[in-house]
Amino acid sequence: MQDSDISPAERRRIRVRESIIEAAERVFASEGEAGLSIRRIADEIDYSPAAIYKYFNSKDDLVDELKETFFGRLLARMNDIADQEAAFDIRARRCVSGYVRIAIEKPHHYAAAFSGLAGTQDAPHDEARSMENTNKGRAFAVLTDMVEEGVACGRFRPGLNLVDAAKSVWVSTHGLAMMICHLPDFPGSAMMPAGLDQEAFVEFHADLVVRSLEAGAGRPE
Amino acid sequence: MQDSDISPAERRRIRVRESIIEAAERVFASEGEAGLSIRRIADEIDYSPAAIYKYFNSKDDLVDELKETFFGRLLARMNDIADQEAAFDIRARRCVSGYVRIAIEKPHHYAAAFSGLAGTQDAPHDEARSMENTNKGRAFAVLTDMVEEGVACGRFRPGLNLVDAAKSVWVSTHGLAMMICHLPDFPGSAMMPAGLDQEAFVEFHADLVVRSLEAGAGRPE
DNA sequence: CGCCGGAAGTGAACGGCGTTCACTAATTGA
DNA sequence: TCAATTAGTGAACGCCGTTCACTTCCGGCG
Repeated sequence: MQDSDISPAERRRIRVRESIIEAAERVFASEGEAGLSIRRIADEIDYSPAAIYKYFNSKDDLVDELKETFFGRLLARMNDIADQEAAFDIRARRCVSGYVRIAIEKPHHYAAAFSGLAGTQDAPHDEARSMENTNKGRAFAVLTDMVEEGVACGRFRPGLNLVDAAKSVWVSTHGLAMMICHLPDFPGSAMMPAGLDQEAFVEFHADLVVRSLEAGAGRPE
Repeated sequence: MQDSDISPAERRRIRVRESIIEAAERVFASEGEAGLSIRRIADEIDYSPAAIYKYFNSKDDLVDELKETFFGRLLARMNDIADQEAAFDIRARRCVSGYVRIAIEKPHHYAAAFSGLAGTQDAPHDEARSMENTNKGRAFAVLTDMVEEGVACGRFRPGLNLVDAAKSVWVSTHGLAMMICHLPDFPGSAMMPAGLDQEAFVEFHADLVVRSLEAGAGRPE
């Protein structure tokens, strides 16, 4: 029942492995992907750089694990919001603002998690794996469900393509998250100081995003 | 009147400088920021790596120049759209889709242009310079003007904060642009093949973004 | 014309990076 | 206890951005 079914050697191995990802996480959170190097991690845990390759095949593999953990946190947050007992509008807006808040908390993680290049299409982009087996995919599914509920309960326009609508919501939310991660470059810097202005704007944007799907008399179709 | 008021030496210098940024542009467009190295540029133009430092203080300076040129193109495109003679709704949507199209054409440029880290606040973020003196700032101003026009002509809800509304529009647009730059990671891959689905989705998203500002009976305030 | 000062251009080096590999030291199972 | 597997290492390779002493070239001036 307890973890006595694994050998002491295995337990040691797990401890070292965790110390590596902990050190990586620490450096990553404070200095971003740029400041993260194998040698730096090795320094941090008093091992040689080569030792790390006994636990990870490459730096990319290590970073991928950090990202997946991050998406796990994001998914948990999204599920929390979706499961809240509140009016649909409120939950919908919270999906946006809650998502963005994660990016505010860990900007380096968020920015890095979405910095995969578009050029190489080596991976055949396995649809099933992407949507069902990754935390990112599951987080997206929360959005899709939310849109579906909005249409079902009449708050959103009927006839909306659920997937496209969810994509659009995600894209708009992602844009704000990214913008906040890269703040210094943003024009119209009223929200620069990362204070109340920022929070107010997040709510404002969340409202607009939800609004874009709402049934309204303005343009019925 | 012609460029005879500059010495041949200066002309030579300009030619070499341009050959550097041309080579950089070439590499950058095809392989992205990751594939761009001083040594690679030097190879491309048959100079030594050290020579480049006679023309640029650092790689960052060089890349910044590429980015500013890119923002120049983006600004030109935005101005073109804003100056078109078409119904407001159409121009508004085209602002979004036209912006995104630039990211589709030069994804590496677009992604790199917005990859500044948020951590260091060494620059005091000079508001005036950011908004008036950079192509990025001017491109943003086009959006603000568009929102202003929408409110003035009654298509958009009255009382909208122009800057915040323009920010929200930009953020939503930026999100789509970024998403397309980083395509392989996007869940719900119906738009993966970069074909018609993508274009249709861009239009769909543009419509939603504009909709979010429209006056409608749904939620009057 | 010849000379000289400054600019253009270079090769070698520095420190840092990810990664590999032959090697040693430790642990474990028989 | 001994052999075999594993953990860990130091040195190296080939990249990277950047610097610097050095040569080579060219334009202006006497």
